Amino acid sequence: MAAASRPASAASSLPIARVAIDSPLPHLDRPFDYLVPEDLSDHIVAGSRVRVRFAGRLIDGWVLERVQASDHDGRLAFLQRGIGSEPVLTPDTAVLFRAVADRWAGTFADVVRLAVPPRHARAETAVALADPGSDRTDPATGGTGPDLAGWQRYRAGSAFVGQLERGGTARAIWNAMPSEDWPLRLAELAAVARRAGRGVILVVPDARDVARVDLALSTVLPAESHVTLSAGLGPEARYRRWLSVRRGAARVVLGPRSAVYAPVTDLGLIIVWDDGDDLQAEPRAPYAHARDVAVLRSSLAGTSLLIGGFGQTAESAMLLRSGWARLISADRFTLRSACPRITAVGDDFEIGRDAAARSARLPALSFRTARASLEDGLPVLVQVPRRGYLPAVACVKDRTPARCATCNGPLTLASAEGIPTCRWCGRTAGDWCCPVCGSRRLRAMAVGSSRTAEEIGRAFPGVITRISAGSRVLDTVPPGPSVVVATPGAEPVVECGYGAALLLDGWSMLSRPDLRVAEEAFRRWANAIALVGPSGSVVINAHPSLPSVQALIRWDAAGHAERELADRAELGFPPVTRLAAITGTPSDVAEFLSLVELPASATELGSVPVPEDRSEDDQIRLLLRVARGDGVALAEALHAAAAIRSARKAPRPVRTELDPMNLG
DNA sequence: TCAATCCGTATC
DNA sequence: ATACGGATTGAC
Repeated sequence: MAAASRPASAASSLPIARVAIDSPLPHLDRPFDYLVPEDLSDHIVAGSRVRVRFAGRLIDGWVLERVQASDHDGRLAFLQRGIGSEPVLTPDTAVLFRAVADRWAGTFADVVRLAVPPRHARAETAVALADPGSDRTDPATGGTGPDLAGWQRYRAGSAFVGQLERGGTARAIWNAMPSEDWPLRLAELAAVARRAGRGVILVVPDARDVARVDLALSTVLPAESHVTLSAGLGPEARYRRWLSVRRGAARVVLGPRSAVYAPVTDLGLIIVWDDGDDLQAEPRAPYAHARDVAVLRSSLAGTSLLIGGFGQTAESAMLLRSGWARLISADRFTLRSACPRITAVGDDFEIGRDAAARSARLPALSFRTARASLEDGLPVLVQVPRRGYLPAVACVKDRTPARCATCNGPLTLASAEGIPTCRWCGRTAGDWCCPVCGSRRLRAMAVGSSRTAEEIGRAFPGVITRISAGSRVLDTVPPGPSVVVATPGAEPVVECGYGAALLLDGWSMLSRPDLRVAEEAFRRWANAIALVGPSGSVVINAHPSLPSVQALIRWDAAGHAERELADRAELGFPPVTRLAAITGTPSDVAEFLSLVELPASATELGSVPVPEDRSEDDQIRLLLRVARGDGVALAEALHAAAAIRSARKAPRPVRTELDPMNLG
């Protein structure tokens, strides 16, 4: 791909390339027409990366299409050169990226940056071109199919699989049963879609889940036919794998949230596992949630979609309520055979007479349950919401939270005899005294994973105790009697399941200042319970009358999510409405707001200061609400306002998020 | 009346 | 960034 030295003439056929510019400026987020030099014509196709002269400087761009004529009035410039030989956009993904940019009030370039890994020239020449006929010889498309008995245990499970087998379109929310081998179930769906000749995307929250599903895929698909895309690979491997997808060599793609954008050939099925995990929310502009992108892509491309998990989000409930998706769940009878016994004990629990149980702050039932499991030779999972030793301490007299004198961060204790240390800046505060009453003594307001492990170790002397939390997460633990203390999301998997799980400090799980607390508590509890075998027992340390606890005991994720959805409707929050959060300095936000032509249904919900630890200067966050149907108009108006500001060269862009995960 | 200069805007 | 057009200014 040599640079054109002063192009003599434009290509004789389709001489115009419509180019999207790689610029973050919203007012430049539209196509610009360039003449294609005759000698580059063969290499410049829709989807090609190109370099163009734009406003006097060279800039990267992507060719959206080749056309015969331009409607631009002025003189057209020639394309400077092509970059590499690879069309990185497909007709499918180009439409998707534009739709995502539009829906979340972002720019096309921002979405491409998330979706297309940086080019690596060596990888580009190394990856073999896929044989276009390879699909027919792919072993995945022949032979006997996977055993699908696992899906027959679910209502509507067989119907969903059958639809995939026929190459049809089906959309479902899947409430998995406890101890379900979900990686295998998802791999089976991928295999079915492959047998129907279609490509598949599987999106999971994190690297551990990628590893588990990867293993399951290997049991049902030939090795070369699936590929994992994760950021931890390094630039060359990352680009090479992505290219093997782009070129059609790999038709099943597995990865964390950005895998939802993968350029899979003849995509037929998108799977999103555990959409309630915050890792599914993209922290980079335009802040689109992987589940929502999957829904959008499924609509645009007419593919099947499965959103699965042990919990269920209000967003999924909304897809069910509108009839867009069907529920796949087990009936009461099937559930009974899969569910461990789940009991809740609230604050008024019977304190154990046993001194060991008392010192481990375990209710008598929890203690007995754990002991029974250990006696059966099975491991016990202990879920603790917080990591560390004593992650929150306060004045022993008036319970004023202990804070750092320098940065106002929360103080923690790393051991029983330790000095209070700031969680934010790491400074020690040996001379702390209560700002209200002057007392120098601290009490624990929350007990973390390592202190819990210490206490449990005392309660069960001689039993191996392991901790999985923070930066030291265990993927698996060996079967056999042991106690595993883990924070939510860090629970290790154990072959054949845990014999028991103790879910401690439920009050802490339900007292976080977050719109989604109940949904998140249910999800965290359910994910832990799912690791317990059918004959095991679970004790939740939360009041049994709480709706989330009730739903959990019934293993009724859909009912819980419906209730959440009703609450959101009452409060006027997404997904029932559409919300925008505008973040910036107070004057920037005010200026921005004055430029937005809001839809008629728009309401200002007021603004809150952004917490100091999350931004440099003083910023505020303004919330706007519109009716769900005005979501498109709102995004358009926000994009237009951002365009005006960027055209005026406003020094600091304001940040706009649609339907943000966290409101606080 | 015309050239020099300034400002805002578009950038193909 | 840079180029362009329209408006503004100032000197003849």
